[in-house]
Amino acid sequence: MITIKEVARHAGVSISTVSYVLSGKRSISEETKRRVEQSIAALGYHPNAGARALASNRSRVLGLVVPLRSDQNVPVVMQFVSSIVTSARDHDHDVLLLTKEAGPGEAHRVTAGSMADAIIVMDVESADPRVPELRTVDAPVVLLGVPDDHEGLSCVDLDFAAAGRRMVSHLADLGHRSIALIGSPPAVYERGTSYAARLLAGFQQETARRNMPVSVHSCAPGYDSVSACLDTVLHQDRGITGLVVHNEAVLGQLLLELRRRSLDVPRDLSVIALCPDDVAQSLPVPLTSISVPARELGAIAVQMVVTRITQDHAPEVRLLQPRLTERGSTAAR
Amino acid sequence: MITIKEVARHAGVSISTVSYVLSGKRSISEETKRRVEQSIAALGYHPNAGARALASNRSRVLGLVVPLRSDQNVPVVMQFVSSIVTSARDHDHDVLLLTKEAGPGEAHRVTAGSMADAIIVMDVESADPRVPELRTVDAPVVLLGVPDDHEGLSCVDLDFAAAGRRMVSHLADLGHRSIALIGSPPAVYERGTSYAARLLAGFQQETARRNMPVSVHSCAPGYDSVSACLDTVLHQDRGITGLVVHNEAVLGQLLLELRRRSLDVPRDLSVIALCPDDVAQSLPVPLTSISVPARELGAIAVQMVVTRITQDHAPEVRLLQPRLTERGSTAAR
DNA sequence: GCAACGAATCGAAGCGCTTCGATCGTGATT
DNA sequence: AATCACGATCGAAGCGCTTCGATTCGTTGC
Repeated sequence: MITIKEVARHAGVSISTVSYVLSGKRSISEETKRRVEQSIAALGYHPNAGARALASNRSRVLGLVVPLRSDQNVPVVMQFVSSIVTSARDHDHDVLLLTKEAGPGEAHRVTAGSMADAIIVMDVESADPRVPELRTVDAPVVLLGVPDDHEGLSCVDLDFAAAGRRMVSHLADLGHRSIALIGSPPAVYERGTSYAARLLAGFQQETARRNMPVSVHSCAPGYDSVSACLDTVLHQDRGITGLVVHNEAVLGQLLLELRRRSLDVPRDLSVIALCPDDVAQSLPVPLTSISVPARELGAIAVQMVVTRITQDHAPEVRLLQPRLTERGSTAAR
Repeated sequence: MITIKEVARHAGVSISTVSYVLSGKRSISEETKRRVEQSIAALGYHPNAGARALASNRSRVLGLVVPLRSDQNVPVVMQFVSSIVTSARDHDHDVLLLTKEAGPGEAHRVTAGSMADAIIVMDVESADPRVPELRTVDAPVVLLGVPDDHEGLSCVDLDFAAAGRRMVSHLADLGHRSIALIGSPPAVYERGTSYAARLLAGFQQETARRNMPVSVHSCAPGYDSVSACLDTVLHQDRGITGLVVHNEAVLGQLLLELRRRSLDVPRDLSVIALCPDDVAQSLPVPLTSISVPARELGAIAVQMVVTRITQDHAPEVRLLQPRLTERGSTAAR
């Protein structure tokens, strides 16, 4: 193993000088810096992470709590993870994988043992049982998702309420007067997933403000359940001309089912969804949608948490404003 | 921060005694052990990972190279990751996330810097460009997937050739004489994904052995492409009575399309697939299938790599034998 | 009764790094 | 000419742990 000592000898300087070249915390002459860097390259030196962590009291590692249940939303989870790892590397940090299943205490274990300098928690729910414990973690914590009681914790998320309002406005501005929300599967609401509830709230708020009749439906995935749900929507409320869909898993089946009923999108029915852009694009009918900006959210979470490792910062909730992309699945009426 | 020193004082013993209680590397009297353990619990002591790594020259971390492109197979990737993290924890290790995209050199960086003691690489392809570099990594490496040239490297995978043969036998034993393989999207073959090629080889080998006519089709995902593919299969080769499908993404659409054409499974056509069990179960027609045993593969990979951290072991290729589960989508003819 | 032994424990020497003075020129300021 | 400030560098003191002798003491064997 090549150590800093050998680099120092090779470059003809002291150990501390090499360290300062690496960290840039003191000024070093150009000449010396060059020599040291050459030695580092020549010897193929990699600083020992353990020694560095021990001496500096910083591991340069972020703990990431990932939901590893095989959920509907796996691709989105992946996007988050990917963006977090990339951003972390940009900030010169690595990412340690913690599973939600492994239970709480994990966040505590890795921070208390200085394996990680901070924690990012994905997929946080309204009444997330992990929240109380996370408050006691003695390291910066950032949540992806906003629990009901987020006192003292930093959170990042899409503004789902705004997204709900925005989708209603979009349809209303096109002249639709009667619209329905096809929401997430019942299980999602029961789990108390905060984003589902917040979107619903935004949806109801905006429809109320505009005096529009509403109908809201929870829809489980599966070929038959979608069809049944559509029956209810279309028969229970005649005159529905617009569909707001917050349920990725069901989009494909929904569109096929509409086609089967000879209902044209957007001629007979306008459809707008909240889903990842690539999903919206690759459906049989490309959908006008609001996307979950996973990459941005991940990058922000990393940036927030890394900032808080070195500097004190008040807890903060950041809600990204929704962005709507038109793809022709909604039309004026 | 609570250190071993404080635990030692609290328990009235020396630092080394505490260390030996923790590691069990020397005998300690029951009485002392108990006192130390009580002190650890009372103080909430967590050993400092950096110090431990520095002194013992082992980080107790596994580097995991994950493909983070948003692929078809994301749920399977998740299953692997989940099982690897769980198994790693069972072996008292943590998992550091490395992305395939971040390029090679990452495996080298983390092992050279003693951030990780070993590397597991997921989603290895036939002519994987990372393989040569991985050979030079000075730490145990285990690949999930078998590259063409795996000289000197340990690999774990499903025996896809056996799976191909097995699916053919299953249909043949039921009396089917003319069957077709609906394979992965062209992109997968072009990428040289080794498992696709190996399954195809097994399929061809067994059909040849049994003198069965074969027809092989690559099928891209997408509602129209599936339909077109089915046209080719059913018209080009009349008399096809069995379908072997190695293409998760397409299964749902395929079954719907068959239903649309009033072809009953298994009455008119037997279908057998290679896909995760939960997919096979939740399709409109539950499919007889061979599953990718992600959990087992992950656990084996971890076990292999952890073993090799402390002991020398020759490189080894382990191929798991396929297991077939009947779900009634194949029938005698 | 004494050497020999093993179990239980301790002290101290690192592991490779960061960081805090301290030192030494050199040029600018008085 | 004496002083000061500053840039560049070095030496040494840890960071918290593991591990290798060394030490102590109660047993055992002869």
